[in-house]
Amino acid sequence: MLEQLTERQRKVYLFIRDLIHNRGYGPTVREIGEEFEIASPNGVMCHLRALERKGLIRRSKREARAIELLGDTGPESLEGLPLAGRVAAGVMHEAIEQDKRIDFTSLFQRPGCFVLEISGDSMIEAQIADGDFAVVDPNRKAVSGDIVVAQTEEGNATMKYWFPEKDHVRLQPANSTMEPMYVRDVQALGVVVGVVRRMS
Amino acid sequence: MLEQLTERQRKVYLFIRDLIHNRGYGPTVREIGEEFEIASPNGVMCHLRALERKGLIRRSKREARAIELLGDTGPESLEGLPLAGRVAAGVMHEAIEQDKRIDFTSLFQRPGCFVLEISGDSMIEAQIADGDFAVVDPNRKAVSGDIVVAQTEEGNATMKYWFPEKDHVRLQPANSTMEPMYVRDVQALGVVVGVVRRMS
DNA sequence: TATACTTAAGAACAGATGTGCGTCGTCGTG
DNA sequence: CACGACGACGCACATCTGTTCTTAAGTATA
Repeated sequence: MLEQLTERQRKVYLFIRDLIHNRGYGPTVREIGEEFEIASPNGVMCHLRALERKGLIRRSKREARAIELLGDTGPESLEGLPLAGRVAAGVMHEAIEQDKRIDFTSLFQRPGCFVLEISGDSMIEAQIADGDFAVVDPNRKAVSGDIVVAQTEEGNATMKYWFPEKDHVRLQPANSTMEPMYVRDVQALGVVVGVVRRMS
Repeated sequence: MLEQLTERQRKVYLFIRDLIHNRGYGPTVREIGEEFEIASPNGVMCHLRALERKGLIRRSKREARAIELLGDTGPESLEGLPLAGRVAAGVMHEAIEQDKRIDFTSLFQRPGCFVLEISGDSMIEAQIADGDFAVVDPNRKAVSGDIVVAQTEEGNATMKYWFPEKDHVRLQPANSTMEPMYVRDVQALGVVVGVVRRMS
C-alpha cells in the first residue's frame, strides 16, 4: 500500500491520515503546504494527485478538506492481534510478522450473527467444549452435516449436527456416548460458523 | 450526552457524526442545511452554536468542515456481537438480549498477545483442531497443566501441555496416539489463553 | 543523451465557506 | 401579556480553498 509511494508522498499521506484520525477532520491544501514548507498550493496538489492516482485517497472536486482515505478502516485498523505464523507438532513456521493481523470480531461480523455460550459436552468430539462461545449465523441455510442450533416445536433449542433424512431430521450429537434425536418438526435457528474459547 | 439536546439538534449531531465516521470528513454548513432543508446558512449556525455550547462538538473559527466530535470513541463502540444466551443439550436458556455484547478481539486484548494458526491434530483432545487460531500470552508464566507454545534449544516450537518434572519438562500432546516429549532445555514462549475457530 | 517523473514556485481566479446583521414565527413560562 | 428559547430566512461580505497555467530544477531511466 505504502511501498508504491515516494518518501515525500508517504509523509504527506501519513500527515493526512494522522489529522483525520486524531483531529477528526483533514487538512486543506495550504495546511499541508505549511506542514511541509511547500509555499505553493500547487506543490501540494501534485502530491494529492499522486496519492489519488495511486489509489490511497479519493477527493471530491472543489470541496474543502474533502479527502477520503481508501483502504483504511480507521484507527481500529490497529485492532486485532498480530498473526504470528503456524505452529505444528513440529516447528513454528514463521517469525512474527508485523503487518499481518487478525481481528476476531470482524472475522465473524456478518449481519444477524449472534453468540451462544455452550453448556454441556454433547459436541465435544467436534472440538466444542463446555463454556465455549459459538458464533451462529441465522441467515445461512443448513446443509447436511452442518453444526446447527436447532429448535423443536416445543421451543427446545440444542446444538447438533444436522442430517435431513426422508421425513425427519437426525440431530446427531458429537459425543459417542449420546444417542441421536429424530425429529419431524424442527427448524435450524442458524448454522454454527465459529467457535471461541477463553482459557484464562 | 444526547439527552440535553433538542430533537432537531440531536438529528444534526447524528448527521455530522455519521458523515465523519462513514465518509471520512464532515459536512459544511450548507451541506447540513441541504440535508435538513434549512435554506439559510445561519439557520444551521444556530444549531452548531448550540452543539458547541452543549459540549458535543468543537469548531475552529473560519475553517471549512472544521468540526471535531468530542467524547466520541468512534464507530467501534458498536463493535462486537450480541450475546444471546446459553444453549445446552437441552433448551436455549435465554432469548436474545439486545444489550449484552461480546467482542472477541478485546476479549484477548492483552499487551504482547499474538495468534498462531494450528497445524496438525496433536491437541485434538483438548478441543484444539487443525486450522484453529490459538491466542498466546507471552507474558504469563506457565504452570503445570497449561497449554503452552514451547521452544526447544534447536528452535523448534510446538504446542503441548506443560508438565515440569524433576530435571526436565514433559511436553504432553492431547492425543492418545502420540507420545510425550521429555526435554531439558526448553522454554515456554507463551501460554495459550484462547482458541478461535472459523468454520465457514 | 533524451525522456519521463517528482517536486516545487508564483500568480491569478472562481467558487465554496463561515460569519454577522436584521427579521420573523412558534412555543412554553412566569 | 411579555419574555426568552428555539428554529429559520435572506442577504452581504471577507476569506478560505481548490484549481489551473506557466516555468523550472533535480533525479532516475532507457
